[in-house]
Amino acid sequence: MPSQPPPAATPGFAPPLCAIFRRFLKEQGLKFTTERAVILDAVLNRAGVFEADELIDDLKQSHPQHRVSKATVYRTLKHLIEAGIITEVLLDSTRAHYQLTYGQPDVGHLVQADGDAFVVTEFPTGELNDFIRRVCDEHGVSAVSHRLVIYTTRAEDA
Amino acid sequence: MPSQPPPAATPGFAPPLCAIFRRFLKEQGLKFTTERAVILDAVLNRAGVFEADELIDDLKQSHPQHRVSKATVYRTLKHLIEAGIITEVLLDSTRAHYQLTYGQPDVGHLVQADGDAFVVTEFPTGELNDFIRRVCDEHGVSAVSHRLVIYTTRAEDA
DNA sequence: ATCGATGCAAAAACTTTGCATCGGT
DNA sequence: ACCGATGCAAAGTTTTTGCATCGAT
Repeated sequence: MPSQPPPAATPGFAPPLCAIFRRFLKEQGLKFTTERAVILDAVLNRAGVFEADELIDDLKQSHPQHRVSKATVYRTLKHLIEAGIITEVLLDSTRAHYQLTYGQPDVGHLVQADGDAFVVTEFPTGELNDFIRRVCDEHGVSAVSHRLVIYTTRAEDA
Repeated sequence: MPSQPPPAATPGFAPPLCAIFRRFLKEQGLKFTTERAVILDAVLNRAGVFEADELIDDLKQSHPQHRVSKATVYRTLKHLIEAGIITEVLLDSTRAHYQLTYGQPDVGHLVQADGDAFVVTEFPTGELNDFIRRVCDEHGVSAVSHRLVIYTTRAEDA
């Protein structure tokens, strides 16, 4: 649940997320540490959906000089969500998945189970905005975010 | 991930789910035990989304004569999902939620966080079927199921 | 009588937390 | 110098599993 709504998309151009994160942290009286910089960097180098464990592995590889603990990764992921930079994506109930969403267009996820892993494909959900707005209006609420996940099989298996 | 697609909706009339579950179990070479009957009964008496723990509590109240272990509840929930009777609903990453979906029209979930609990309201998503079919066609897959969750705040808080 | 199902308690997987120390500001 | 952040390991949650026994077919 992000505290600030993510701003409009800026396609084809990476916004200065590091500066955005710094500003967020300052506003909250929190510090911009080396660990947080390194974690944000790893997040930005991830395409699509990722898990905490994958990020931790990435950090071991990309920043071997600076070991970051698991606890710090989890703590920082929470701040990144609060800052509106990443979003939790719920694909299954056994672990959390995350995705960079700041400045990105809304996407849904097509999921194909592949043993215990997933093949996840994104698709745009901009067309759904009217529908979502209508549903929220009918219930007297405003949408903060939404998630559409479609579980699939290859067409021939159905 | 249900192994059989749920059949068409039968509004206003409860289908003989017990018989359906028995048939499913027999087909799989599994047994219809007292515990499974009691658990299905508790599921049918639950409106909307529920958690495993809530079901376990319900069982203590409604069937005090027949204690059912936590392990059996989890094992049976899996079978009910396989049978296409209930579906996992993913609202947050800390625990699984379930819902009776056999013979029910497709619904999405409007979620309002309320501390560590959720207020969940359902809404019909029949209108989305064309969109979903189109997305799947473009990717050469068929939809097995889908979930739309809208996270909200009261309109005035936005 | 067979073979799956149950209960219990232990294990597993993921995430959070307490505490002493480190390091931004 | 202050006060938040980190790392570690321990604790917490939810869900799963091993094993001896029970019970449906």
